[in-house]
Amino acid sequence: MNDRWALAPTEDGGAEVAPLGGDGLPAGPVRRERDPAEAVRARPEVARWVWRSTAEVYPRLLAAGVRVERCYDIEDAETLLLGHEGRHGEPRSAVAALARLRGGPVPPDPPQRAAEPGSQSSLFEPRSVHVPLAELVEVYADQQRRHDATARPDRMRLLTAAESAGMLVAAEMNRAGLPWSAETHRRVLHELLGERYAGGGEPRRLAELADEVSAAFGRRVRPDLPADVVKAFAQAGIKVRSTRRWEIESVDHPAVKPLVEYKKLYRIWVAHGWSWLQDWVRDGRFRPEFLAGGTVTGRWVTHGGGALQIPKVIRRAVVADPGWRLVVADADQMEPRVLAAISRDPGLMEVAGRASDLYQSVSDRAFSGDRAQAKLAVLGAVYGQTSGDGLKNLAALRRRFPKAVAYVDDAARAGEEGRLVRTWLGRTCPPAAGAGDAEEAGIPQEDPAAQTASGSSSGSGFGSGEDGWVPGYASTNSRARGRFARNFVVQGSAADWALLLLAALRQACAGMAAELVFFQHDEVIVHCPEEEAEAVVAAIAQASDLAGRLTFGETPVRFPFTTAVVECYADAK
DNA sequence: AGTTTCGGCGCC
DNA sequence: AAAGGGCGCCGAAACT
Repeated sequence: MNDRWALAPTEDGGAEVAPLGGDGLPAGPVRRERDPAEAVRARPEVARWVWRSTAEVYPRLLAAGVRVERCYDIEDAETLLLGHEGRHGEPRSAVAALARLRGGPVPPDPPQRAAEPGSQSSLFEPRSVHVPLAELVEVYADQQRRHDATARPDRMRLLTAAESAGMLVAAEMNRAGLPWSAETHRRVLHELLGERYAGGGEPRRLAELADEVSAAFGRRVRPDLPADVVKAFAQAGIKVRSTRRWEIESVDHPAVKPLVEYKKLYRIWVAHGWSWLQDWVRDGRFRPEFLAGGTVTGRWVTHGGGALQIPKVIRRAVVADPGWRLVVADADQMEPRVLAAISRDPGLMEVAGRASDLYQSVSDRAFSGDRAQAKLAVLGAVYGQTSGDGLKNLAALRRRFPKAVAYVDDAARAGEEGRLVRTWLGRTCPPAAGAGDAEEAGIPQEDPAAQTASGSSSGSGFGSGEDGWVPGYASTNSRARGRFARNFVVQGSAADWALLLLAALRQACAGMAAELVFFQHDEVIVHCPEEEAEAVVAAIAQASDLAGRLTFGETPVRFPFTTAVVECYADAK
C-alpha cells in the first residue's frame, strides 16, 4: 500500500512525485506533474505527503482549493532531530542536511525576511528552494533512521508528525484569517481615545492625560518618554528606577494616576490603533501569519499585528460573520495538568483527574484552602521563583506533591549543568538557552570582549564570574539556564499536547464548514455556522481526550476546556 | 540614513 | 510583597 508519497515542486511550476517504501526511499518511479495541486488532487488515497517545507507548498495547494490530511515537513523534522541530537546550531535546510549526508560543505541557512503588513504570501519563504525529489528522499530516509536511533522513537515520530500537522493548521488559519469588524474596532478606539487630530498626532484623550501629567509635575513632561518621567519624579524628590507600572503605582504623587492611564491607552494607540487597523485588516479579516513551533519551547509565534497579544478591550472587534458563531475554547489550568502528566506524581494526577478547579483542589490538600497561595506556589515551581511568598509555599507543595516538584527541580539542575532537557515528546532545549548570552547560545560574536559585561554576576559576592567557579554557588547565567529548563519541560510539553489537540480538532472539523481561525497556546477559536456550533463544542472535548492519551499515554489526567459559543470574542468569559 | 538595542507592556 | 518562563510590537535612543 502506497500510503506515503513525496512531492517536490520544480522550477517550472510543476512537481515531482513518487510513492515511498518502508525505508523512506522511492518504491516506484518518479513522475512529473504539471502542477503540485493537480498532483495531490489526482491521488486522494495518499495518507501522508512528504515534502521539504509546508510553508512553501501548502499555501499554494490551499489557494488551488486542495487540502491534505497529513504531511511530513522534512525541514521541520530536521530541526527537531538536530535538537534531539544536541546539534542545535547546525543548518537545518534540506540542502544542508543532504550535504551532511554526502560529506560535502554544509551551506548556512538563508536569512529570514521580516514581516510586512498586508502580505498574503508566506513571509518566511520568500523564494522556493528547488531540491530534486531524489535528493529530498535521501534526507527523508536518513531521518527515519535517526528517529529510530532516539531513546523514544515512538514519541519522536509523534512529535515530528504532530508539528507537521500543526503546520497544516497554521497554513489553513493563515488563509482563513480571524473575522474582524473594523467598524467595531473604530468605535472602541473612539470610546477609549477620543477624536483623532489631523496630522497623526495623539488623539484627544491622550493629549488631555499628557496635560494632566504635566500639570501635576508643574512643567512640560512627555509621559511616553521614560527618561523624561524619571527625571520629573526626581525633581519632585522621588527616586524611581524605571517607569514600570508596578513601580510607579507605589509612588504617592498626583501625576501617577494620569500617567498610568496614559501608558495604558498609549499602548492601545500605538499597538492596536487606527494604523494597525489600516495595516492588518482587509475584507473583514485580520490575517497574521501563524508559525507552528516558532519558539524553542514549541509554542507558536505569529508575525504581523501582534496576534498573540490582542488586548482584552480590542477583542470586541472579533465578530463572527452573520449566521456564524465563534466557538472559543480555553484549556483550564493547562500547565499544572501537564506537570501532573509528565511527572506522574500520584497526588497531582489525582487532582488533575477532575474537571473541577485544580488550584482549589491543590489548595485543599496543601494550603488549608487558600487558592491564591496554591496557584502562586504551582506557578512559582514551574517558573522557578527565587524569592518571596513563592518559596515559602513551594515547601508545602513539595511535601504533598514530591514527584511533581522533583521533576522540575531535576530539569532545573540539568539546565544549570548544561545538560540537554527534553519535553515529553522529545523536543530538546538548547543547553545554553536562558542564559541571555549570545556566546553561550552558540551564536558567534565578532568581539570577544563584548560578552564580559553580561558574563558577570550580580549575585552573592562569592561567585561572580564564570559558571562553577566557586563550588556550590551557581552563577547568574547558570541559574537563568536552570529557570529556563525548569519552565521548558512544562511549557514545551504543553506545546506538544496542544499540537495533538489541534491535529485532532482539525480532523474532527474536516467534514464541516467550521474553520480554525485562532490559536494562542492553550486557547483555540473555531468559526462556524450557528448550526454546527454544538458539534464543534463536542469535537473540542473529544479532541482534548484524544490528545491527552496520544501525548502522555494512559493517565488519570484530564484536560477540560471552558468553551463558549459567542458572536463576539470579548463575550467569551 | 539605516540598523540594532532598549524600555515598556500586551498576551499566555 | 516582589520580580520568575515564553513571545511580539512600538517608538525612542543608541549605534554604525
